[in-house]
Order: sequence, then structure tokens, then C-alpha cells
Amino acid sequence: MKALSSASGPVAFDTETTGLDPQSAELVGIGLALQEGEAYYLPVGHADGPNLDPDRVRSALRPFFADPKSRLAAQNAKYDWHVLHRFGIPVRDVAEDTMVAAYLADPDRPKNLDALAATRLGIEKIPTESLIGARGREQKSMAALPVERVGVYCCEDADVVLRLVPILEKELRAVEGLALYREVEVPLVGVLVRMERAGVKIDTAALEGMSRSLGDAMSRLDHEIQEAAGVPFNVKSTRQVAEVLFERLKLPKGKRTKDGYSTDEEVLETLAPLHPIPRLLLDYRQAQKLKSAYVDALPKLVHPETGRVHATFHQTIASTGRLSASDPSLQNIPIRSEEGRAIRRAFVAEGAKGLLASFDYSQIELRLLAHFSHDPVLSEAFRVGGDVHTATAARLFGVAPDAVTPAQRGQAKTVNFGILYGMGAARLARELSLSRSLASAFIDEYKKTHAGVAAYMAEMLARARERGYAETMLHRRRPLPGLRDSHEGRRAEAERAAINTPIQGSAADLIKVAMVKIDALVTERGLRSRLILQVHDELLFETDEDEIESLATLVIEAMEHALPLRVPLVVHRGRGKNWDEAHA
DNA sequence: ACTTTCACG
DNA sequence: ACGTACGTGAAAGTT
Repeated sequence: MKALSSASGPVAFDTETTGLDPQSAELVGIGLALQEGEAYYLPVGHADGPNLDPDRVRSALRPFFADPKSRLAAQNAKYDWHVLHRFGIPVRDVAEDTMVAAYLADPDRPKNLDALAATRLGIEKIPTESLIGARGREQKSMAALPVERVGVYCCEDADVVLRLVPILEKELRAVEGLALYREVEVPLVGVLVRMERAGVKIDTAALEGMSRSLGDAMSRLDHEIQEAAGVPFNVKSTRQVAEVLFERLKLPKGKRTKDGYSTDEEVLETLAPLHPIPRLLLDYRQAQKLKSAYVDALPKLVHPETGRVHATFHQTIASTGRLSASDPSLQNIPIRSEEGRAIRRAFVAEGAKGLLASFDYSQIELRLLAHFSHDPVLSEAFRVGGDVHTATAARLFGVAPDAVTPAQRGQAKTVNFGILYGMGAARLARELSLSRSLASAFIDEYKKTHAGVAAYMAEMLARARERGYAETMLHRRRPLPGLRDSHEGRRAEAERAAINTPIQGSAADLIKVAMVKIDALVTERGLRSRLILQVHDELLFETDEDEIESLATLVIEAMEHALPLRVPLVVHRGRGKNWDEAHA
């Protein structure tokens, strides 16, 4: 182990474990690669041994993993970081993550280690399946295999990682992505580890109550629907629902799906005035969604040891640079409907003194649009500080802001969002229930009153076409080969992505910078408060009465000044015993 | 494994 | 006449 501390270059590490979830999987062995072609395997958890004494492994490795001068490298370091931490080897920080690097080189290309080995090194790695079989119920555990076989496999992984580091670094330099990688994405790995480890407390008793009442509502609605239909059918089956609505009841068919007719919310909403069943179906679907996706799902994810829910945040999934979350998907917890907000109230702070504090960016994407486009109208709206949708409506309808009606504001809001997504007249017409030509006139009027925005979008598209990729504030790139596709539909799709990605992706850049800064400041000041969730434009902290004000000062400052913009960034804050209360 | 639907920003 | 608004994750039915 002497060699470890004297290693000057990066040291790649890899863990083999008993499962896929790093918060419950147990360590089987550790692989370390100090130079190419040379790697070591430390077995600690093989059922039949021989294993090294875990305590000796801990004492031998702790100094190295705790040393800020160590340059640790791994594929998806977040996973190994969790496992080692739980094993008793705290990780100070990592310097390289090949999965993150590959994601920045091209977010849409495969970035699992086998793929990276094949595309960057021309190496065909030992297939994982050859050791533990295909994933599924019959998959074996690494712990059940001989040390020799797992060791070779693990060493190969570590070796491949070590070889990939300089290659990916070169790729990142070539795409101007090195600063984003080193200053934002790699530091973020540790932030995400700490968020995942913290988890969030759930009021399971409240959810159990909701489960019963939702279940009752569902059986009642199911009964009413079957009664009204006059034939028994599975209300959960879209195919059978379509048959009942469009063949038996002869209701007007709307949009098509791949095979058959759609029964989605929009269709059911238009059919609701014609027959009682569509409304009942809508109610049934809402109850079913809330019950299965949240109320019944969340308690199953409570960790037996911590009593909290520890989601996984994915740093290399979203093409735009956003984070995603799974198990559970914490970024789509209901808020829009009152029924759904009850679920948010089950996300609570720990202990009697505990508080949740939420901070969210106000209109971050439209502010970024104002920043990028220099559009005077949009920029002025943000500098003045009023409601942006009202300001847009005032321009669009040629009235004073105080004269804007709620309906006009709603239409302007739809237009504003539509602009961010590259919406066409057809969709706007549908959204606003206008004729297509009127919708088209709307868009023309917007482009006239917001000439800077129109010019910016045209410029953005032209640049993306020329370069073949869209780019964010921090030079995050998203290659868009679809821009040159001969298929018109796919080309149009890529064009909309070219318009939206710089906005959505720059918003992701901003909040990631803020997260890294906040994490460092919270540690530096020795605060107890913990960042527990990120929902694209919102950060949720668990804190307490004594600390919340100093936390808020620090967080708001970091978020509002994460990166300099030509328009002010505004953060709203809220606090409470649960997430619904805390949401600003 | 794929499709449809729907929860969120 | 194109039903062409961006990005996700999960459950359930269907194949």
C-alpha cells in the first residue's frame, strides 16, 4: 500500500458489491489501478474466501481515500463512494469520473464502461453476464464467485478507467468542456453523494391513510364506470376503454395512437360534456396515479436503517444537462392539484425542531432567454420586476399592464412557454382553443413585439445547424445529428431541441454551480443544514429554527449570483414542517 | 420490451 | 395536412 501514497498520477478504483443499490449493497472487493496494465484486487466479502481482514483493508486504504492530494478516478464514482463510505472508508473527493466525462463529451452516446472501452480503447471487456448471468431473478451475486474470477474482472474495470482518463480529458478539451467538468460536474458528484445519503423523511402513516381513501374512491369509480358502460371491462386498459368509448358508446374519436384511438386526458376532457364516463375515468386515473406512483410506492422505498427515502440522482441521463432522479422520481412529486399536494405534505422534516426550507428560481428560463436575446421588452420586464406573463400580455394585446385580464395573462403564459419549446401554430391553436390562423397571428405578433427573441432563436438555430450541436452558457454541448436528417419530422424535432437546449441546459448549469458553492459554504461554516433535494429550479434543505436564517442568506446569495446575467436572478424562499408548506 | 398515460420543471 | 412544444421516471397493459 506504500505505492498508493506515492502515486503521482490518477489512481482508478472500482468496487464489486452484492447488488445494484449502493445504499444497501455490501462490499465484495476493491480494485485499484495505479498504472496501465497493473491492477490489484482486495477481496473482503467473498462467501468462500479467501478474504483480507476488513479492518486491515480499512486502515490501509483510509489515509489514501481521505487525502485531498489523491487523484481518484472511477466510472460512476458516486456508486463506489457510497459503498466505500458504508464499509468504513470515507472518500474525501474524486478527481475523475469517466462516466461524467463521457456524458459531457456527448450526453446522448452510450457511456457504460463496456461501451467506453469499446469505442475509446477498442477493448472488449469481460462481459458482466459471464460472471453473474443475465440481469433478472436468476442473477448471481459477486460474493458467491471465486476471488480469482471477480478479481480479474474488477482489475480490468479499474485498468480501463485509468486508460480512459487521458483520452476523455483530451476529448473534453477539444469540446471546451474541461472547465465545466473540473469546476462543476466532478465537484457535483460529492454533493450528490451527500444528498443521496441524507435522504428525506416521509410521513408513512399519513400515506397509509391516503392509500385507503384512494383505494375506496377507485373501487367506487370503477363500479360507476362499469355500471354506466353496461359491460364489464378493465378500466385500467386503454384498449378496452377505447373500445367502450368509441365503439360501444359511439363517442367521437379524437387523436390516434400507434394502433387505435387515444383516451388520454385531453381526449377525455373534450368528451366529458357528452357522457358521464369520461369524467369518471379522469377521476379514476388521477386516483390510480396518485395511489400507485406515490402513496403506495414511497413507503416501500423507506430505508430500513435510516427510516428515510434515499433517491438516486442521475448526473448523466438528461440530454440537456439537467439532473434526473429515480427510486423514487422525486422530481415529479405532485403539486398542481390539491389531491396531489397532500402527498407533498407527507415529505417532512425530522424531529420536533426540524424545518424544511425551499428556494426556487423565479422564471429562470425566461430570464435566460432575456439574457441571451438582449430583447429589450423581455429584459425590461425582469428589470422592473413585475409579473412577466402580464408584461407579455400587455405587449401582445397592446394594453396597459393593469388592463390585462386573467385570460389574457394565461394566453401570454402559454405563448411564453411555447416560445421556449419552439412551438408551432398548430399546437398553440390547440392549447388556446383558437383557430389555427389566429394562433399564427399570435405568434407573428409576439415576434413583432419581441424582435430580439425572434432574432435570437433564428441565430441559435443557424449556429446549431452550422456546428452540429447546441451549447449552453458553460459550453455544455449537445450534438444534434438530427439537424441534418433527411427525415423532415426528425429534423424538426432536432430544431426544437436546438432552441430549447441552450435555455434548459444553461438553467441546469446555473443551479449546479449554486449547488457546488452552497455545499462548500455549508461545510466551511459548519452548518447542520443539509441539501436534500433538487428539482430543476428548486433546492430543498432540511434545517432548523436556529440555523434557517443564516442558511437562507447563504443560499439566496449563491443562487442569485451563481453566474452573472444581464437581468437579475430572483430566488423565492419558503419554510415549513413539510414540503408543501415550505414551497414558496 | 414496448406502448400509453401522466406526475413534475 | 403533417396533432410538430422541451426535458424526465414510473406504473400498468399488451406483446
